[in-house]
Amino acid sequence: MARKSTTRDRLVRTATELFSRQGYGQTGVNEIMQQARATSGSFYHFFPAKEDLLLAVLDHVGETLHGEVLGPAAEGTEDPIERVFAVLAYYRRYLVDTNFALGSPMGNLAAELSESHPQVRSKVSELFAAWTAEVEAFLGEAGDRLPPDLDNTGLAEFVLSTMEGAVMQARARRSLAPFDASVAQLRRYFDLLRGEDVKADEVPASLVSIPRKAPQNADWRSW
Amino acid sequence: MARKSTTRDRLVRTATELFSRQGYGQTGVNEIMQQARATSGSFYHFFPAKEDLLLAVLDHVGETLHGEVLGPAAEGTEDPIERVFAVLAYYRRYLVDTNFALGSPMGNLAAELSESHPQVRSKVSELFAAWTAEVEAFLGEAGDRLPPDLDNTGLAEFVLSTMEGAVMQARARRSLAPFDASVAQLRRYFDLLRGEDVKADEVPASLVSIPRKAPQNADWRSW
DNA sequence: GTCTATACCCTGATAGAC
DNA sequence: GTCTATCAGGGTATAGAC
Repeated sequence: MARKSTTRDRLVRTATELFSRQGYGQTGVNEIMQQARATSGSFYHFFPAKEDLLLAVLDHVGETLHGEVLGPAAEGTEDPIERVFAVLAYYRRYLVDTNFALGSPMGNLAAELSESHPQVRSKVSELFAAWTAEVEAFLGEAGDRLPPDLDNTGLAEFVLSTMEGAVMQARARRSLAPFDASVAQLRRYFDLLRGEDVKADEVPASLVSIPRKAPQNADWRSW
Repeated sequence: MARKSTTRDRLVRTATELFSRQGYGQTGVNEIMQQARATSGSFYHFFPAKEDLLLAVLDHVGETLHGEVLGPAAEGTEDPIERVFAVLAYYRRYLVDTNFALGSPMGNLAAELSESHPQVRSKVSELFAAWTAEVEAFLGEAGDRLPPDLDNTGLAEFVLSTMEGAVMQARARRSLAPFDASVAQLRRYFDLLRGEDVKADEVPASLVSIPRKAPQNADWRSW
């Protein structure tokens, strides 16, 4: 496999960011070229049309998903259940690092293009399936720490719903509060599934609830 | 308050649908006018620019939210906790009725325009706040059936995350499975919070898990 | 309030030299 | 592979009669 052109890469990365920030339809080819320091000649040398760049972006997102999100979560965290929360922590950091300017690449493109671009819908569908499959694997590794009747596929889809919805709320509200609250509730659900929920009168209140306004650099492990 | 023009209304309703289907940037003024059977003269009589129609759409969504979603859920369902699931059932029906072609109006516009249109972000933020406030009120009415240490605001935000993420997945996958799975998990969470979870060996398996492929017209009360 | 006709700009895309 | 120059078309928005 030949080494990838740097210009092509810059175009794909730039487009990924711009699409996540302001959507596909609102992002002009000119804007992409400018920010990627490429000219029209280069652009159309690599991509016959804007839509082809879009498909390349989706491929790039797919690679990033495993390479930078799910893979590192698996390798960096031993406990399989904690891996789920490490994945969520990635998106939390993403929100903070981008100052809420970017949404989930999968989610944004899914919302905008699912109906009008069948190929995009299909690829996003696969991305969602890959995401949930990896999370489902984490859940499987948890073995008997979770109830035997639990639908691991469904729980993984629930985790994805939580993530996408939480990122969306955080972005619109420009606050981590709804994100942290969503993850805290999901944490409590996992605790209850494992029969390990703490009751309010057994421990200090400070340990059972997440403060409504967590500092932006708060350690996510407080979840 | 003067009676609203029918043409203006048609424009707003049509735009709401088109924006939810294919996004704001991908929807042309021409397309809106055609589908609403209005001409350029009418359009610009009511709205100085496309963006003003967008703001009107957001207002309309806000009215619909209470008038057609949260209000009916409150009036049509006695049990406050069931009201939460009645709200989710509304979105399920919405997905089915539109054959997955439309996403959540709030969510779609939030994802696409949060960064580029501050006014839109602000309005969507208020819509999210109104949505969660009403759901939070349902939770408050549940009284001591939920744990006293529970963060009702956070749980309401969690429910919204679930809804938005589940709608997004269902649309991209063109399947109710991820939506139903998400709601089933949320249901189980509520059951556990109330200390009423059923164990797999106490009841027939058919009652504790949702079939992966529920028929599209399945009664949502099976949740 | 609604109609037709039209201005005008910006967009995606092309051509052809280097 | 990259550059500059340029096009054709669709997009938003306007003018002015009715």
